[in-house]
Amino acid sequence: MRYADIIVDISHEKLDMPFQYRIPEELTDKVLIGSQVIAPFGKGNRQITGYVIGISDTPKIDESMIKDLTGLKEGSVLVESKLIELAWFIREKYGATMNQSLKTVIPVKRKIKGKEKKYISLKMSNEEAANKAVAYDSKKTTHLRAELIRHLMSFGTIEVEVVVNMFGISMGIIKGMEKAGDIEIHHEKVYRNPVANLKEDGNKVELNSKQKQVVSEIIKDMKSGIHKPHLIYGITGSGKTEVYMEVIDSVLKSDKEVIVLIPEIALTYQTITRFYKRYGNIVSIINSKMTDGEKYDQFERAKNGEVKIMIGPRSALFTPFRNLGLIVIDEEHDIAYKSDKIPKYHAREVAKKRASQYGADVILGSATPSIETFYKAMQGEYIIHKLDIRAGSASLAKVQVVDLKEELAKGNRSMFSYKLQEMIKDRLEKKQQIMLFINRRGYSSFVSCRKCGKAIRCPHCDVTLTYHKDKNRDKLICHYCGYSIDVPKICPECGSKYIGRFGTGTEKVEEAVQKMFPEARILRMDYDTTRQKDGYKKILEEFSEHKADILVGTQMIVKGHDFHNVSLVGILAADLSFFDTDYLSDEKTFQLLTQAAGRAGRGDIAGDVIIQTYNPEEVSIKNAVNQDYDEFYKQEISYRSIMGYPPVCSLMAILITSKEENEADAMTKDIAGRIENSHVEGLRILGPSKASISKINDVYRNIIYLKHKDEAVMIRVKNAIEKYLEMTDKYKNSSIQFDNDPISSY
DNA sequence: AGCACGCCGACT
DNA sequence: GTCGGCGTGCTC
Repeated sequence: MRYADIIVDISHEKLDMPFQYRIPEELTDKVLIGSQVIAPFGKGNRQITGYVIGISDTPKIDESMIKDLTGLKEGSVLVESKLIELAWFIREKYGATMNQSLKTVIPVKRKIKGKEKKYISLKMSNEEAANKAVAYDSKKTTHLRAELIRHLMSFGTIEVEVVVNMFGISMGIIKGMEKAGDIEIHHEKVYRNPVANLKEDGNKVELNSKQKQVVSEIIKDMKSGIHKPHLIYGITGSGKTEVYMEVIDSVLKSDKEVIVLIPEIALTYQTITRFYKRYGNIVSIINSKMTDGEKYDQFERAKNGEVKIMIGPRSALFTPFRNLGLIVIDEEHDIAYKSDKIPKYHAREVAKKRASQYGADVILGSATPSIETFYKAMQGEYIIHKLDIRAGSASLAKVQVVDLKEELAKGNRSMFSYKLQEMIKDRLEKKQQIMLFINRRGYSSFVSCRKCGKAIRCPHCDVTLTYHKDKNRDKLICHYCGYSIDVPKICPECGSKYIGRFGTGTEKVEEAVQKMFPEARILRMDYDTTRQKDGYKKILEEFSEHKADILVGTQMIVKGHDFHNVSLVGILAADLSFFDTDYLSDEKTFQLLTQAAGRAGRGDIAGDVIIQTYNPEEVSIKNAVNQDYDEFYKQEISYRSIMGYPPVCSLMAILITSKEENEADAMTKDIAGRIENSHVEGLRILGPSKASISKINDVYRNIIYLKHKDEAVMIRVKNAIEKYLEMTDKYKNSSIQFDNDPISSY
């Protein structure tokens, strides 16, 4: 006998688990993972729909409790089942429960139905209502009904949630009164078109010969049914977007839909404007700032065929199109494509899977492709297209490097080299704009004691607290758990009063610039100034309207935004460990410097970039200065081959967390031992060890890394661990998560 | 979410 | 005793 595990299509946390049903004989080969089925549920055996997420031969509960499936659900099966299959793929590859995976893939499942707002209003005149309230009050058991009527009389319409949670009137009463005809419940359902205020002008740009060539190569492959992913390796300003659009035209002509992924909100508005101007209403966007309702609206429009091009971040991948023809991933090297929540999937890999479900194509675009992508292109797994002619008027910025060691020898102890000072002065005089860029990690400021040398740390996390000025109060905040205290006057360790602030934050840079150039108008963009809802957008807008001369910021100012009046970009210290010391740190540094350099000279003015560093010979820095991607790739890939890092080797992180330190340690040891004893050929185990941040929010963190040439082998190891943990109940207070191809160290 | 079950006051 | 409102707990 075969059984199906189904997730019921009812939005309630309590029901967010698989239920097992018997598959009737006649349906055995029709019910598959991903099928939508109808099943009798609950005491009344009401027929509900469910998604099959697993099939097995053994009953998990008492056989007599298990009911038979009623049948398969007809209609809209296609779209949904593909998404469920995709959830399975993600679960398998990246390690997560099917539920976690389903939730990422079908936001609809929980979010909209749960979040869709319901309102109650009276279904009678106020006069009648008043009478009814009195009538209900006169009976001793119906005072709650009277209460609700009075609430409705004073407020008109009230959200159901408010009624239940604030007034303490249970759902049963509401349902009862609805049946009695006292009230009515209505659902909000208004589609919002997020781009409605843009105008379409249908304008097309004439492509240069190189662009035309790439377009025709891609279209030729698509038509001939070769569905290998394409990589457009195009220098900054070579017009990748026009190439995408030309290919998109051809896909739309064959009546298929398109998903365009972009890495960050910063890019959204500019990109969407270009797309909207060309395609009008069939374009839609989603972004991470949208509410679930808004996202759901857009997915619905896509399902109805109203939208043909969906632009957005990772989650746009799950747009429920019927006939997907193309997925474009712009700036494919961006690490934002890797999810930071479980399941920790990578959009590029999921996009390939999603495309294969439809026989659709994938186009990756970047000026500086990820090492992984370029490696795959070199291996022939992707088809590479070079775009090496600049389109339009943009000119390449001139990049210069300043060795801070020499600067120090010259007696300059400020954070700006003489060269940079000189150029800032020059640009201010010319009324051109400047961006100064520092990294958060190397510069975040902390408070420590001069006597005992101890830095003030978070009591809940294994990190130092970061200094912030909040409404003229000096505060220390933990960036991991939000813990915050006023800066103490004496050292909590030794009682010394010689306690002070060290390191330099964006604020410090801002102060220093202001001191040096008192007349300059300065904007600062960092964790603090972008915390409020629209802070980010506001700052960028102000800067682009030239309401400030200098923008000081962290990583976040580098992404995407083009300011036409910016002619100088200064990177204050390129090597202050931009990132954790993981195998990707060189790649990330190179990407960051290259992108930062790309911010200069986007308009008609030729731009300059100054990179200040202590290590001008560092591979990532040297090649970024020379803007030599190919050389960087060559050196980086040989390093990774020798060290056995991705993409040459597959890497998986296993993070074990627990409030109980002992249990975490025991579990880690147990798991590592089991992997060791399984003697998998070619598998290497690094660790176990404490994570580099060994505690966050009072939860202890241990880490094991696995390496193997073959990803499939590693997934098998992962599955074996998952199976073991399912059977044992030793580690009730701990949890495990897998991260396949992690992008940062733990 | 939606259904049944059981508790409890009120009415016959 | 029984009717009906109301809260609670369970659903393969």
